[in-house]
Amino acid sequence: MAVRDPAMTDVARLAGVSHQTVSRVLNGHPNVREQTRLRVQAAIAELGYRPNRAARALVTGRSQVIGVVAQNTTLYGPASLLAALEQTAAESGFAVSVGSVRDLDHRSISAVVERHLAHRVAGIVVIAPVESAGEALERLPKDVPLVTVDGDPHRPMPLVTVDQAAGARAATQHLLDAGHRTVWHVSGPSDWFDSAGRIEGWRAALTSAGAEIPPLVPADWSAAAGYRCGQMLARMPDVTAVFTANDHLALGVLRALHEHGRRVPDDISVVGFDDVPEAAYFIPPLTTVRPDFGAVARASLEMLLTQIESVSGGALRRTIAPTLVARRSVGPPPRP
Amino acid sequence: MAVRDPAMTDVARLAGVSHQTVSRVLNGHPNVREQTRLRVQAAIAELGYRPNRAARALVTGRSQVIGVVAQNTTLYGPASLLAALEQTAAESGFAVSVGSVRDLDHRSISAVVERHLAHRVAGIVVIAPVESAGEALERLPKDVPLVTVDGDPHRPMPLVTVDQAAGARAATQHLLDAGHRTVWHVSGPSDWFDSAGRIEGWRAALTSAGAEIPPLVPADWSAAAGYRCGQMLARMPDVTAVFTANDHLALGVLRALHEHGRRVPDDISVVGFDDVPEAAYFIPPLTTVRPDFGAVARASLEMLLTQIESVSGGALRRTIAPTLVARRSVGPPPRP
DNA sequence: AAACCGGGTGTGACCGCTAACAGACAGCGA
DNA sequence: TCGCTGTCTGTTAGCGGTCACACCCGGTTT
Repeated sequence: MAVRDPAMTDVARLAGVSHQTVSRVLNGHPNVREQTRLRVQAAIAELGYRPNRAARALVTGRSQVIGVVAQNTTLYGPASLLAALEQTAAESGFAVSVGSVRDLDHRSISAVVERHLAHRVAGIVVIAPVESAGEALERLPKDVPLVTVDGDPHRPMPLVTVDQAAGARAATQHLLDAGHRTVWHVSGPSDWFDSAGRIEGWRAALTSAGAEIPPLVPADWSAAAGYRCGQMLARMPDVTAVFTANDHLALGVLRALHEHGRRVPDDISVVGFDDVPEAAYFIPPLTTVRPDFGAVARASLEMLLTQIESVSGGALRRTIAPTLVARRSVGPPPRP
Repeated sequence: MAVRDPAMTDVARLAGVSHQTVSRVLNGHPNVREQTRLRVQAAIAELGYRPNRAARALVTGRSQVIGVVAQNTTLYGPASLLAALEQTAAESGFAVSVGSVRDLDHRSISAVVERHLAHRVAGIVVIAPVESAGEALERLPKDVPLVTVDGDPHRPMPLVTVDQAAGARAATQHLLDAGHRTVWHVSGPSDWFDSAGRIEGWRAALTSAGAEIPPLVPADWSAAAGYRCGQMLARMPDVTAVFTANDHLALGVLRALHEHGRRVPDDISVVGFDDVPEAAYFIPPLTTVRPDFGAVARASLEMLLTQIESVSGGALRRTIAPTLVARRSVGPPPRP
């Protein structure tokens, strides 16, 4: 029943010009007389004409869509990144199509990438925080613009990443500066590059301060794991400073410490990573490291767009420095 | 330099059939000889052929993409919903294109919807939790399948929504059952339907229990607001039970109570809403109401697909009941 | 005066696919 | 034997844009 949407020829007929002229007006082509342009624009408005992106994508071979591959988009980090990407892309006239994967293995990633390629997306952003994702990407067709975020620093692909090591160094140093003799680290899953970078930064800070390096406390990203690790740490009287790989872990640690009667920051200091909006309302307010997701999104898109627009590549790597946010969960170590 | 992607005709030539037969194989059309089908599939595999969705979208007039309009996708609720939608859509062979808006006013929403329409999306899901969103939707072209989520219950549009009132009733009743004489409520922003529904449920539960209705404590969705409200509530000795409109508010309230030396649940009981993953690790673990985002996503998509596939509409309204998750933040009122 | 230029516009082909129709060929009842 | 079915396949015409090109025309240049 619905009448066919107006097409370019309809606009052209109404304006008394050819469809090509309409196209020129639409694309801001210079050689159109002002008067003609106005006539065409009036016709467009009158008909409520809306250019068909599918047709455009067909003839140009590329749509104005950017495909994103992500996992676990309910976590604060990925969700923020996704939102920032969408925002930034929209400003450049691109739409964003998300493809979530349950696991970051070769099969899942390829499947989603295939889906994006079938839509002839202009470019793809892969949030690839684990090893297995990297492998999947190497086998991909090489003619589609691609940027990885939080991916493998040792792989020769365009990469934008938060400087995890720098953030971790800052966190650890902050604790050392407060007077602690050493700092324990509750880390994220071992196969994530984020984890690896944070561990590396933590070790580096301790090493360069000549501090003893305590054993790593491995966990995942959840508050539940933080709670378990916290229960252990709470029983160790010589632990006075803990740096957790993210804020959720810190939350779990805080609760465990609280239940064991160890006060924060009087007995133990805690620093997190991510600066989730709630971190300021933990008990006590959490000192943490804030990555700039907006900057990551902007850098990714910029890299993608240079790839899309030209053959010559710009920078292949961009690192975004995070900042430390000091709150009340850090204090000097207890006097013995 | 990149060689043109193989098209249907290339596959056809290699398989020694017409492009139309290739199309038939791709679309699972019945009348194709088994042997031919195999030949075509072999050719597809050999060339690495990938059907061009843009071309398909052009000729059919609809792409296999669903447009989503959302605001503030970094919040836990919207992010979960988005992820669930993506997941569900993928299972039906649809991609999801997100369009975030900063504000849910007429202009912003229309702009994003226009963008989706230009792409000829098959349908649109609008997460429209505030009044101003509803107005924008009424002026939209009526021939595009549309579903609103968490929208205005009084507007005659296809709507899927969490049963906010039921959740709030359950939370309030749970506190009353624990022996509290009445329950205070820290509410979300007044222009959100979610807030309104939760307030309504809270009032209803108190009314039907014959309990006194304390003044509403208005806030927004943030932990910061929860903290401010909590500081006030902590100073009122007769407050023994608080129901907050979401878990972040609860977090803020918990901290304020803690700082004022009021123990939870011994002195005051608290119930939240959303069941964010961290709620189990608040101090103390938070009793809360869990909406089923997966169910919301499934219902939305189902409604959208029936609209897409046929003219006759199915149900115009679906309400998803949330469940109460009991944890340690609720106990009996203190003995006077 | 002929040749040249460049701004403004129209013409036709084509992008890769689907829909509608047409044809070939086998089986089968009349 | 002649239709008449039904299965399988090919042919053709678009969908709504962009691109390459041709055209017209007034103003310079040679």
